[in-house]
Amino acid sequence: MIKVTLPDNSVKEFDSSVSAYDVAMAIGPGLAKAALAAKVNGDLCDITATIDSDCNLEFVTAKSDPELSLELIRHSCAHVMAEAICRVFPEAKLVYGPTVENGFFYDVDLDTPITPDDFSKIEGEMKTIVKEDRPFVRYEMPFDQALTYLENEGNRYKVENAKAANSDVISFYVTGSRDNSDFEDLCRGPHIARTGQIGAFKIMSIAGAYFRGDASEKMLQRVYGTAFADKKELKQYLFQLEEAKKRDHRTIGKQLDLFSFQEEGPGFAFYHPKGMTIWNEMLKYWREEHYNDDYCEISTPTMLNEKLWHQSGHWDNYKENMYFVDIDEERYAIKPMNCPGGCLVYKSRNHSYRELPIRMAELGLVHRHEASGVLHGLFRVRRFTQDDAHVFCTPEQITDEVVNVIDLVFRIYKTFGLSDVNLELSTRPAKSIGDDKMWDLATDALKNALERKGIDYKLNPGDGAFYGPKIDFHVRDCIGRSWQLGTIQCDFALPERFDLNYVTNTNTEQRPVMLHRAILGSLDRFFGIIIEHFAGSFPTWLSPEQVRVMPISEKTNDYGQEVYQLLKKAGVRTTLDLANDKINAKIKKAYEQRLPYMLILGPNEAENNNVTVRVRGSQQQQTFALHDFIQKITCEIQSRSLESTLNK
RNA sequence: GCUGAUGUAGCUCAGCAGGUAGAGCACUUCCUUGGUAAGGAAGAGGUCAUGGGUUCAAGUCCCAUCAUCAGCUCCA
Repeated sequence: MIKVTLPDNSVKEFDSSVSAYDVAMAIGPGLAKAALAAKVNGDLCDITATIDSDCNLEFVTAKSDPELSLELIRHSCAHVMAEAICRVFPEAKLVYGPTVENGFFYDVDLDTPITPDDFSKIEGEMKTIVKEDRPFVRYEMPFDQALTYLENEGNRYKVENAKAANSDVISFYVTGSRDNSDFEDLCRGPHIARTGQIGAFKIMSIAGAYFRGDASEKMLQRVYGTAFADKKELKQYLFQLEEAKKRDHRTIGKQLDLFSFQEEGPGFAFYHPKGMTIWNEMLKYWREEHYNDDYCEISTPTMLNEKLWHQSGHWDNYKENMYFVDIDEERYAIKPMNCPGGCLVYKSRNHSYRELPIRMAELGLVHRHEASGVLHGLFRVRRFTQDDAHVFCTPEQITDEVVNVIDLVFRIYKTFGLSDVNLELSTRPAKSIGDDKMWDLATDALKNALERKGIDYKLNPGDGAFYGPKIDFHVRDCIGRSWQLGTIQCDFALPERFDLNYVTNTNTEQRPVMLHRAILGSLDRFFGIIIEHFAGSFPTWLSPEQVRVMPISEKTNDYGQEVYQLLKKAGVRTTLDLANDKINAKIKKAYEQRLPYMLILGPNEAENNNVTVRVRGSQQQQTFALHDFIQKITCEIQSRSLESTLNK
């Protein structure tokens, strides 16, 4: 909770997740004429906003809060861009121009498409506007008057925006002066004081977007831009974008020959030998962890009679995304989820309360017909493997089971170097099945598990699935992007639909609770994520090639063979580079393939039974006795270390 | 699915005023036997995404389809 003390000593409270911008917005318009200095939590002044007579936040004080100042620069820059677009395309109708994470956009309704060739023209106009250093001036109108004003303008989007503002007074911002008929826009503000305070900007891209995100509405043109306090920061941001591009798993997947996509199967990944090596290492580890946690593993068919999907409810809710095949007068569905198969396995015989909980894991291959426009490398595909598991247990066992899964999740993520994990608990939505008692019981069980683990979590009221509450795991990678990976979901629907039972100690039949859980989610997507997380430089245990043996000339090829065979025998994935290349070229190639270890072998090494090692990421080299090296690297692989342990 | 852009050798890309296709890397062969980020030479490799159309002539212009990319919408 953040307490902001206003000059009249009244206190306003804000949620601690509120941004400085939100605080400024909340206290600003009501005190339009007064210069305002807000104290936060008594003495703390890190959020200090001064608001001038135009309700603009003073730039001087905003400097003490870079986040706030950046927001204002970007929002103001959106106005400048809108004006520039109108100069280049006078028939353009403005819609809406907010800030977003790394910049801002403005939606415009315009029949001629804006192309990247137009960017420089628009940027040129923007430059002029910034140079003119015009002030942002606020004026207000009563709602009714504003509505008429906007209707006369003939821009229905602005009319609807004003209605959506739901306020008695509508504010406008003029870039300059009303007397000069300068550019103005419906806007709640605030802005920086003058256009000249925009340090550096760039138009980034153009894309389509529906008005209000509604696919039945007209498609508008969305022009993305970004702005910074100075040119240096803009340059740095553009550099970071380039770096992120280099990590793109689609690019690295091609460079390292891990996987491919073919025209014959849009959304269906082809895994190449090196990709499969990583895949199999991932699964080997995954199975070890699940064995330790007393899971059993099952496998259920990819295709099952359509009737099953009517019973499970998928046909009603999910058929648009399912593939079907007709065989012998019968219609089969390719499974989009594994749960019904799991239910059939459970139901194949009677169960006693003594068996519960039953933890049934399945690396299930599912197919979903995703819309063509959403496909994205391994992140969004039409065929993928889920690391699914279904836990059948009594209501009393939910908490223990959830605690168990949470521990497993954290253990597995950590092994992949993912330790920044956030949890979210989603509760009963408006449309749902099951009675209140079950919902309360399950939701409390999930909460108890989180509390027992002492984990902070975010609550998403009403965001659960219609069949039960859930916990989601969000993971941040090494460049700060967040991914939803794991999930634990209570399900009241399927046990009912499939009439699942167990026999109690009083010899009566009872419905088990079914927990769905996934840890990595889609293995395909997880593969993509770790490619980007490691930027292709996988830890040794995951690397498709762990060591490359590189003799300096043909004279040491024999020794190279010997070293290669010994490493292979020790279970190390090794390749031998006997190409007619100089050592420089061999090093370059191994570097490009992100080899964790290069062994450089010449007459010196051959004579002493040594290896000279270059570790990835370093240009230093070290010489080890061959057997020492083999011992060290096998240790590193077995411990699944994230870093090289050669010197430990 | 929608809007826009793109599609030329295995990869990265050039060619564009319409006149029957080019580079670097990779690949093959030969020379070179070289100690830390590309040694040299020669060679092979393309119905320019697919299908129509305009034209004496289309990789180049037009239309459709497919795929990819960006964004939107979607992701019980």
